[in-house]
Amino acid sequence: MENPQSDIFLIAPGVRRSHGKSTLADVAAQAGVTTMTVSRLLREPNSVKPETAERIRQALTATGYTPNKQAGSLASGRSALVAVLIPSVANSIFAETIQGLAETLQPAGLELMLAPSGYSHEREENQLRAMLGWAPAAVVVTGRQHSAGSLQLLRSAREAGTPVIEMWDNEPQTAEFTQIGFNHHQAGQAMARHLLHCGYTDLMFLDSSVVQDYRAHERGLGFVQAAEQAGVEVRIQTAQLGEPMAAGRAMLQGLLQPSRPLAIGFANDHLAVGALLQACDFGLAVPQQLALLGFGDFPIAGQLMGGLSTLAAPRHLIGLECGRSILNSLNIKIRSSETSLEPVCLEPKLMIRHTTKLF
Amino acid sequence: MENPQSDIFLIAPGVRRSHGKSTLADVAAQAGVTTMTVSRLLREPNSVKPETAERIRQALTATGYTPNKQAGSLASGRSALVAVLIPSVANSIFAETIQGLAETLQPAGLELMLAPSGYSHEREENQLRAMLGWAPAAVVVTGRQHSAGSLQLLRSAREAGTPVIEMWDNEPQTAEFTQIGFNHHQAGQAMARHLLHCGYTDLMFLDSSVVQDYRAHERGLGFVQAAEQAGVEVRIQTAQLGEPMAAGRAMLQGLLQPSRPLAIGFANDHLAVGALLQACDFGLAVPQQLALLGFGDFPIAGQLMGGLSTLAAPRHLIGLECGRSILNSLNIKIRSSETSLEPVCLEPKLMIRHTTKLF
DNA sequence: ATGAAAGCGCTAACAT
DNA sequence: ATGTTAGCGCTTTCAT
Repeated sequence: MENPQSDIFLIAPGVRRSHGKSTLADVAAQAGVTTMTVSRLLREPNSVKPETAERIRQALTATGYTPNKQAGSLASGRSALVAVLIPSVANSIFAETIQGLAETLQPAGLELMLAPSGYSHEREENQLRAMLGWAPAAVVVTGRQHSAGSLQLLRSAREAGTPVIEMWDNEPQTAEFTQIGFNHHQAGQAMARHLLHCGYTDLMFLDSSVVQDYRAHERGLGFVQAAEQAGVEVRIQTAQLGEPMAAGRAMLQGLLQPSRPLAIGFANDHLAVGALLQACDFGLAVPQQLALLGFGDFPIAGQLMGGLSTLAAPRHLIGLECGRSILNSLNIKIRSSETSLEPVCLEPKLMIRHTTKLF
Repeated sequence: MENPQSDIFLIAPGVRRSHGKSTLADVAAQAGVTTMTVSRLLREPNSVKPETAERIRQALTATGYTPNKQAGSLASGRSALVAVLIPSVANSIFAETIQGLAETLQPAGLELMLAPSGYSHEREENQLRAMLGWAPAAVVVTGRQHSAGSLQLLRSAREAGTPVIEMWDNEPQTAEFTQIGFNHHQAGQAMARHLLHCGYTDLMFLDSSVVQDYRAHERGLGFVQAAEQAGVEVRIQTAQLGEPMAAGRAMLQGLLQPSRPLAIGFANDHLAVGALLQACDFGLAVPQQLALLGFGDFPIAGQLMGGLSTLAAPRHLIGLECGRSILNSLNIKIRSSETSLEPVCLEPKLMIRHTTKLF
């Protein structure tokens, strides 16, 4: 594109090699102004005289200038990065949340820095530490359970004025940060209550095999609690490791033929789909003999043989809300120095389809 | 949250507010060394005397030091960021690729910067421009079709020594950058050939509704071409907008009852699953009357009523390979036992299950 | 094995 | 509306 310059006398001791990219100084020189004027044009276009602006714009395109964000952030102490920590990208639940986040943040010029923690607290802490080194404009973590170290990092980030959001969970009593999500214990209760309301008297919950997925476990506990309170027989079982649909199938294969109608709640729709498919293969009467209630409302749930009943989690909405909350916090900080810590609660919705029915 | 500072005598002309975080200088002062020694310890621990190292380590934890990466990158001209551009995070295809990338890059200390382009060339260019401002250590884009501006950005990045990878595609003849993927035209051909080999003489391809998903379209073209070469009747149809499974169902609903067996290839497994479910509802004989061949090998494919035949795309492997290629370019050694740089086969594999059969 | 000096590219604060 | 100056926190280069 452009050769920097070759004036020998410019090379002095202590000089560093530049990577050949054009800088603000290059643009300024070419436009006959100082770097400050160019910098201003880039950030507050109205504060520059139209004629000067025009000259600078030409120089900008002529040099093919790309702002160096490291330098900008270092100087301003701000960055347009949002750090997002999720257990797994490959999980459809979180994928849509990220999509929602991206949709909200990108138009505002904020960039996404993503780190999967693999459901491990230790990795979360490491990732968090690394990301905080970039002085992000905001931090989003998944869930409310963190290692002591992570907690400390999050606290000091918040104290430094960085919005911190815990998403996919909600427990207002102990909330230390903004929470955008819902209560999983209550979600589990709601699942059990629906099955009870349908009239089933033998309940079961198939929990996720991911040991660290405490949100799934909490749903299971809520499920069991609600069933016990109703005086109904209930048990909980953990899915086998591996692909969830296969695990759902396997669970049903291992089940004894029940003498009376059985209703199963699942940690997620994939497990439920597996079980449903196996039930069909077995020729079990769904929902008369066997009721199935998933969690998540993945696309497949609405399509499968009459529809899988499920508790719909607002996976996309959570992302959107996180984004909105971040934009809000950042704006508020600029205008009034007031920070809102209002917890947002996004309740899951029961989708009653074919696999659970009043009868 | 926190009042900047109030020590009057610390305020000197030209002074900037520091965000209260401890810096290298703080650590150095506390350990009684200069910043350089601390900096060295952090990067090449062996070049520091053990006793000094110990003192510094204590100061490090005492101050709760977190390196400022902006400053580090600015000074060194390097960064540990990998910029990744994908059409959509919510698409299961790319989600697993990202997961693979993360798995490979994280242990090497590289961080992921993610931007969804929404299948738009314009957004891709904007995102690319923004990300390049962070001087990433490597750039990964999806596919080989880019706007002229993007192409220019990618070229200059590569010229500046930044590895550039195009993933999910492969066309060696015109390849300008490292490509990690497979040829979609050939994939489409392979799909048609399998159906022809099974004996079907009436073929159809259901293309993706996403206009900019040229990879899907290329598979469609390959499919049609292979069928025509075999002198077999073939047509191509575009799925309706919206949820893919619903679109797959809708397609089948709109189809006239065929007089002879029909074989359909799909742009992806979700479309195929929708069609398969609808076929069951219609009571069509699968695969005798209707053959279905998906693309992707999503988890559901293996579970659904005897299994959906599909062309398995190495979605996770592509991510892993991209990561490996980046580490390799950057001369980062992996501690993994296999040091083999042998070429890995990224060709999609035919999974013959129930929905296509020799008969 | 450690230090001193310079500067990466940009912006805040203070001129004018 | 534009310029001047200093400095963000770190690493390079060269010196000891």
